[in-house]
Order: sequence, then structure tokens, then C-alpha cells
Amino acid sequence: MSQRVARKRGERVRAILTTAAELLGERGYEDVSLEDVAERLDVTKGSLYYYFASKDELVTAAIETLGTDWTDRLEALPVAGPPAERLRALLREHIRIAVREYPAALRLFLVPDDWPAEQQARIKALRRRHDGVFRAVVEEGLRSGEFAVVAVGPTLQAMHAAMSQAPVWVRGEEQIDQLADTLMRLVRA
Amino acid sequence: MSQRVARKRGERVRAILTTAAELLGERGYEDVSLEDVAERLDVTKGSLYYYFASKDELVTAAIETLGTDWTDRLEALPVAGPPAERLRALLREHIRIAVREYPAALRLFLVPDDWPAEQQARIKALRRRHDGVFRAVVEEGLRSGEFAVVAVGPTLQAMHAAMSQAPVWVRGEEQIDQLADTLMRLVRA
Amino acid sequence: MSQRVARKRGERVRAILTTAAELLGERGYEDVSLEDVAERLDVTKGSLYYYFASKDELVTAAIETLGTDWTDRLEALPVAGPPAERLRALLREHIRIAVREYPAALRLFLVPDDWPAEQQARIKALRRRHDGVFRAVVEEGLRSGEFAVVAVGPTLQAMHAAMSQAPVWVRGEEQIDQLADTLMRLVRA
Amino acid sequence: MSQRVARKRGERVRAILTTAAELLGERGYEDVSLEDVAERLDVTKGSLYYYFASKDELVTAAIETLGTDWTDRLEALPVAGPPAERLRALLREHIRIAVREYPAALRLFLVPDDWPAEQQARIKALRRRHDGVFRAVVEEGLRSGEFAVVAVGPTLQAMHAAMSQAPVWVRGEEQIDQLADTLMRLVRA
DNA sequence: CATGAATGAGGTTTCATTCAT
DNA sequence: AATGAATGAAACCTCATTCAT
Repeated sequence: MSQRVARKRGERVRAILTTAAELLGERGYEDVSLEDVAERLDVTKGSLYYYFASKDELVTAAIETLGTDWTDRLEALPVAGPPAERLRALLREHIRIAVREYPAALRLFLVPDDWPAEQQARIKALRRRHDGVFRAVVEEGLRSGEFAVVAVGPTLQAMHAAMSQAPVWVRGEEQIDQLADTLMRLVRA
Repeated sequence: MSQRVARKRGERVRAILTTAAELLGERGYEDVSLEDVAERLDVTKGSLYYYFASKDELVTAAIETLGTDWTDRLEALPVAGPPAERLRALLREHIRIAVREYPAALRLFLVPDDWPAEQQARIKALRRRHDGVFRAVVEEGLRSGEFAVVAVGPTLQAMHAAMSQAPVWVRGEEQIDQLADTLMRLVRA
Repeated sequence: MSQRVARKRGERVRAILTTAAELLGERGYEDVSLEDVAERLDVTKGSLYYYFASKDELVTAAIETLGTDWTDRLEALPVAGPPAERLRALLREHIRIAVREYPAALRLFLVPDDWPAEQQARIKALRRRHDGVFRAVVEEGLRSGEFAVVAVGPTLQAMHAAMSQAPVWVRGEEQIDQLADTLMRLVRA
Repeated sequence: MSQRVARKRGERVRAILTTAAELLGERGYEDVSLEDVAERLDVTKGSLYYYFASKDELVTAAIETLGTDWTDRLEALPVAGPPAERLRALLREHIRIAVREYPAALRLFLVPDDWPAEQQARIKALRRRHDGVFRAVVEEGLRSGEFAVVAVGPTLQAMHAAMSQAPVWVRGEEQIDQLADTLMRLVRA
């Protein structure tokens, strides 16, 4: 395949994934049909199968796109300053993304046990990377004595759960701040 | 309708709701069909329509049953002792129920926006009562100065989110304790 | 389920199987869609799924119907007289059924290896019974010294293959007789 | 078209046909998609349409290739010796090819009635030539008095049917011999 | 009250075919 | 000559819902 064609294909795939990620983030797995994705892209269902072998594969790739994009934005935040400040910034940005762009994203990471192993693995890897961003800051704070936790794992899980479910009730900037500050208590020394 | 008949009907309805609540708590909305419910009850699908006008209505009522049952069990815990002790007991019991009995319950409370208004309202009311159990203890602790929070609302939301999503990763008693202790930090003075 | 209802259901199932068997006998597995079956029955596809869990299951049951019907007719032939006479009668009847009623039946018994085990087993059982009718007569002739064969298995296989494929070229009564007489040579002493 | 170009084209066509014939012989018409053929050739589906106007046309041509190849191999057998010996050799070779190389070939010759007339004709012609190889030996045996049959046509049809369906049940060299010997009975004087 | 039957809309998937490049 | 892309029809299957009995 020529370079030009490969690039074209990459663009096409990216367009599909972006669209699918949007829809999935808005409505969740069960409420998005391939017809929906195809329609928003103005192509037919059949075309999607030219790029992806099944709905699950498309969805997995889209979740990866969504998750990677999300993590990228978190990693793009400034890395200077004390851990507390950086963690609060991460929390706020995460909540903002969840509330504004991916209200249904939570469900996507609750992968059913009966998914193909490969796809479960991919999503778990994604979660791990995403997690890593927070974990790094938390551990830094722990080392410097600025933070204290019961255990790192449950702390991060609690943070993520709270942030991901935020779209259900958070309205407005003020609540975002309150939630972020509330979660900061989980690590305060 | 005679009293006897009304009672009979009530029993029947209760049986349906209990069964539906079980299944919904196990698998979530999309993975439970009316056929599943009917089969576990040893009844036909058609019969369910005698008691409920639609799947959504049945599901709403079942969620109510599940939620009420859940709240009842929390309210049955001892009410004596300092707020911290009582709150920790509530957290542990809540997590235990989530992990052991209703692993898919979380999704049930993420009601899609396009549900009929009446049913959204019912589920919200349910959540409010459920919330109340925790809120009461938290507010008591705040009054006595034993607790401190950023804001009560976000604190409770964060707790619930973390507990509800626990089935995804919690394994074993130790992790339950760790999560409960972690969440206690949200209110510690 | 009441007796009356059970009988009704049985009739319905029988109607479906008969229709499916007809179509399968005419056109073979790949060229019969559930839509075809449904249409000839004047019902919707969905209804078929009320009685059968999948196309394979319906097809297997239909093949069983077809095969059983076929075998029944062979077994209904007179059992008196010398083996040679009876075998020739069997051959002629078999060819007649194949040519007139089930031109595509051959393919149905060429079950792909990737069929569910249960269904493969059912069809094999069917073939065994069908085979048994011929085998009995052949073995009787062998015992009486009227027949002689190289080996019973290949002899029966050859007979069946030739008869089943007859629809492709047999036209008219005369060819039926010729084929039957030709196949008689396989056992003549 | 220059000679060189024509030769190139011929080679390409031959490669396609050989590959298609292989696949068809292995799996049959319905279980071979153009994608399969293209993939095994390391070419795209679109290219096939440059050489063939439709799947049916490609398949017909491939069947011709397969049939011709098959017949060629039969014709390559020694032509000396008594007809009985030669016929047995033909039978054994035919069965061997069917069992080892073209297990699904039988179905290919059961051409559906709704195929375009031209293609039906081509396949029939093919069968006639294939048939001719056996017919010649049988007729020679008849003339010499070594063989006797009820009628030549049905005899040949029965032989072919039995041999073609052999892949379904024949396992091992011994069964090949038994089937060949069994079929020899069809012509024995 | 409850059942068995039937429906119909919608979902995922496959694949022969077309076509601009 | 060949490719990558796209299409659209048709296949199998699921399930909430309706209804006569």
C-alpha cells in the first residue's frame, strides 16, 4: 500500500473512531448502533466492516481513541508545582471532560466479562495508562510527605469512580470545584 | 377488588419485582430481557404485561424494590455509637451488598435522559432516600464537630460512586475495609 | 401445557417442518432462507424463532422429518418375497422419492464438519436408520446365499450415492428401472 | 493485444482459476467467497472482476479447470492391458483424487437449474468429457465380452455418484480398494 | 389471570458487485 | 491492470409488545 493511500486510510479510520467515540461517550455501548455511527459519518454500515471486523472491534478501538485522547489531555497539563496543586488540576480537568464531552464514558470501562480476551486486555491497558497519570502524582506526594493514604489502589479507584459518575449530577463550574476539593481529602496528609 | 384478591396481586407483584431486581442487579438493564425475568419466575412473558405496562415500568419498579431493600438493610444497622463508627459500618455494608449481590446495580441508576419523566422522578426519589441514610450520619458528625467536609452533596456523591463501582475491582474482605477506610477520609475533621 | 395446546403446538411444529423439509429437499440448505420458509407458511420469520432456536436447529429437525418420512415409506413396502425382489422394490421406491420429491436432498446429508455436535449426531442417527432398511435386506440375501458383495458398507454407500444423485439425470420411469437394475448388480451372487 | 500481453493475461487467468478450483474443491461453492480467492492469490477482489464478469463466471471457469485437470490425470493412466484392469485403475485414481484433493467437488457438479444457460452447458460438456474416459473403457470391455451392463448411462452415473460422494465416508487405502472393487461389480460379465 | 402465539422493528454481519483512481 | 473503498441487499437473530383464548 502506497504511503499516500495508507495516510488516507489512517484518516478514514480516525474519522470513524472519532465519531464512534463521540457517540459512545454520549450514549454508551448498547445505545449506539452501527447504523448510528454510519449515519453520522454519512456512509453505509457495510463500509464500517471494511475497516473493522465487528462491532466489538470497532468499539474497542473507539474506546482506545477516546481514552487516549483523554489521557493525552491530562498529560498535557503543566507538570511543575507541588503535587497537591497538580493533582487538583488533574481532577478538575478530568471532571470537566467527563461532564462536558463524555457523559456516558463510565459504562464503557465496565467491560463485561464475556468480551473477547484481546479486547478486554486492550481496555485494561488503557485504564492502566490513564490511571498512571494520577498515580504518579499521588506517589510523588506520598514520597514528599505531602500526601497520606490508606492504600493507593482504592484511593485511585475511588477518585475515578467519583469523577466518572459526575456527569449524572454535576452542573456548573462550582460543583466541579467542590468535587475536586472533596476528592483532594482522600490524599491529604 | 376484594381484599383477598388485592393481597394476592400484591404478592405476585412483589415476586416479580424481587426476581427482576435480582437479575437487574446482576446483569444490568440491557442484559436482562423480559424472557429472562419470566423464565426465572416460571411464568410467561405475557403475564408480566398483566402487571406492568412496559419493560421500563417494570424495571423502574424493580429498581425501586432493589433500592428500597438495599436502604432497608442499611437502616437496620445499629444506630448507637459515634458517627464515625456508624458511617464506617454503613460504608462496609454498602460495599458488601454491591460486590456480592448487585454487581451491576450501578448502571441502573445512570438513568438515560430519554426515559419517561415519571420514571426518572421515581428513581431520583429513591436515590434521595438512600442518600438520606448516609447524609443523616454525616450531618450528625458535622454538628458534633467530629466530621468536616467541603460540601455535603459532592461528598455523598463521591462515596456512592466509589462504592457502586467497587464490584469492578474489589475482591475480598480486605479491599472492602481499605475502601471504607479510604472513603472515611472524605469526612474526617 | 394442556393437552389441547400441546397438540396444537405439535401441529404447528409439524407444519413448519414439513414446509421446511419441502424447501430443503427442493433447493438445499444454502438456497433456503428462513424468509422463504416463513413466507410459504404465511408467517413472519420471528415466529419460526418461537419454535426453533436457530436456523440450524430448524433445519436439523426438518431433515429429520424428511428422513423419517422417507424411511417410513420404504419400511411400508411389502416385506414378503425373496430378498432380490424386495431390494429392487426398495431401490425403485427410493429413486422415485429422490427424483420426484426431494431433488436436493443429497446435499442435506453432507453435513459440514463444523456443525454443532448434537445436530451432526441427529443426522447421523437418521442416516443409520435409513441405511438399516437396505442393510437388513442385503444381509438377509447374503445369509441365504442369494447375494454376494465385496463388503457391505461400501456397497450400501454406493447404492445411496447413486440413488441420491439420480435427480440430476434421471428422467422418466424407464431410467428409474435401469438404475435400480444396475444397482442390483452390486449384490448379485 | 500483443502476443506477450496475451500470454501474460493467460498466465494470470490460469493462476486465478487454479486457486479458485482448489478452494472450490475443498469447500464448495457456498463456502468460498471472492475474498477467499483473492486473499489466497494475494490480490484484491476488484482485480478478479478484471478477468471475470461475475462470481458465477469465475466459478464455472474454475470448475472447468478442476474438471479438466482431473480428467487429464485419468487420461494419463496407462492404456494398455485388459479393460478390467484399466477400469479398476481409473476407479481407484478417481476416488483418490476425490478423497484427497477435492472433497467438496461433488456439489460443484450439481449445478442449480437457475444458472445461466451458457454456464450450465459448459459444465455439462465437461462432465461429458470426464465421462468419456470411463465410457471408453467400459465400451471396450463390452465389445470384448469381458463386461456386461444393464445400460451404459446409468452404470456410469452410478459409478460417478459413488466415487464423488466417497469423501464423506472413505478413510484409508483399504476402503478405496473396497469401493473400487464394489463398483467393478457393476460391469462384470 | 395467565398463556401460547405471533409480530415487526431493529440489530449485527456477509458479500457480490461497482467504480474512481 | 490493479487497488482500495464503498455500497446495498439479504441473511440470521433478538426482543418488547400485542392479543385471542
